[in-house]
Amino acid sequence: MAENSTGGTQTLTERQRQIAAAARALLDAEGPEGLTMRRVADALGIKAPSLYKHVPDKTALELLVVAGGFVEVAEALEAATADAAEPLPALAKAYRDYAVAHPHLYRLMNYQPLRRDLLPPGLEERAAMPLLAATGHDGDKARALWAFAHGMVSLEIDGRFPPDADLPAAWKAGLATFV
Amino acid sequence: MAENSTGGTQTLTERQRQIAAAARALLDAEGPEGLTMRRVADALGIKAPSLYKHVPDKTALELLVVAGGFVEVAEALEAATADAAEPLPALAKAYRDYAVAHPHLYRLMNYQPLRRDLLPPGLEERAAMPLLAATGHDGDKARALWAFAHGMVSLEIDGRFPPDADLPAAWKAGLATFV
DNA sequence: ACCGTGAAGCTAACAGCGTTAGCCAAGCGT
DNA sequence: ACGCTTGGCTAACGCTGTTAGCTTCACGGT
Repeated sequence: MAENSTGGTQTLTERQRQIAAAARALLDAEGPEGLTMRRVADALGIKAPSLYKHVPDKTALELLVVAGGFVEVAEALEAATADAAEPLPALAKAYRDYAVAHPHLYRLMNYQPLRRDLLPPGLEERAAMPLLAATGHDGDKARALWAFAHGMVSLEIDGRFPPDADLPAAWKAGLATFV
Repeated sequence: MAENSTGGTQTLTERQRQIAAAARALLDAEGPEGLTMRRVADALGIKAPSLYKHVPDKTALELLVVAGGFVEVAEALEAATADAAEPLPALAKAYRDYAVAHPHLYRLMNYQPLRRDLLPPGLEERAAMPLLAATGHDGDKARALWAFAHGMVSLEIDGRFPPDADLPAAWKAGLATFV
């Protein structure tokens, strides 16, 4: 079978896909506390040490989930902006919708340094394309837009805004610079 | 002695201050992996179970550190904007300087939902004052500015921007909307 | 001066986590 | 038929946060 790698240029084995799916389901349902090796193994009907025949360690397992998330985000942003008359608000909405629907995955993907060495190349670049397109391919504006969107969704999913905060108005205020 | 609380309206005991300082030093020096109950106790010359006479659990211990960080951030933002001809860029620089100098603390403070029930009241409000002042007390703009700054520093300290990214230009592009 | 109480330390232990070592069975290729 | 590879297993390890119960010391009250 394929070398015991995860997410590199090699394709995943069927078991690795099953592991990623089980891990993803636990993360979505229960957050990081639910994502343990024993829980993932239970979901697959095997014991935790058996996972190590398919992934080198827990970090690699998490990165299987992260890689899937990057693909999903890129697809969501691409779909949102494909035919949009105003791609910027459509992109912002799609970005927020994804994070709000998958807060635990969003945190796993975006709240730590990224092990690029253990992820397929091109994931970040693909996810960045819609932001570049929405800002007229201005790299500085695209990065600023990314930072703003990341900040808005992080603070929202972490419940950091006051309860009475008018988020649509804050989004509008912040996006004004990018129109 | 004071009730066995942490960070509530009661003042901290001397031992709790020592625990917070030891925890903070370990976090700054070694990141979250260095911040264990055994390591904190070692730094104080006692055993880990002894800590539970002073803090109810590890979360409470971490919140001692978080509370201290909020005070420091507020002080840094206040100092930066007190006499500034242009408070907005001064505020942004102070915010970034703090996060870049204390990335592990910044993550502990800002990368998760906040246990407000276990923190002294007013910490967030005080830290928000300079942002309100810098945006002409426009709540929507202040929140958007906060999101942008949080996004910029998070992506920077997590090494998420491409290595060749012009961060000053991205800061400038993003702040344009708030001038 | 003595006694009781409270505080703060200790040891031993527990439960759960990620991970390793070594064994076994099944399937496949020669 | 045999050897090798794969993928499961059990037992165990080390580390983590935390609890239970014991001991010692200091302080206050009588």
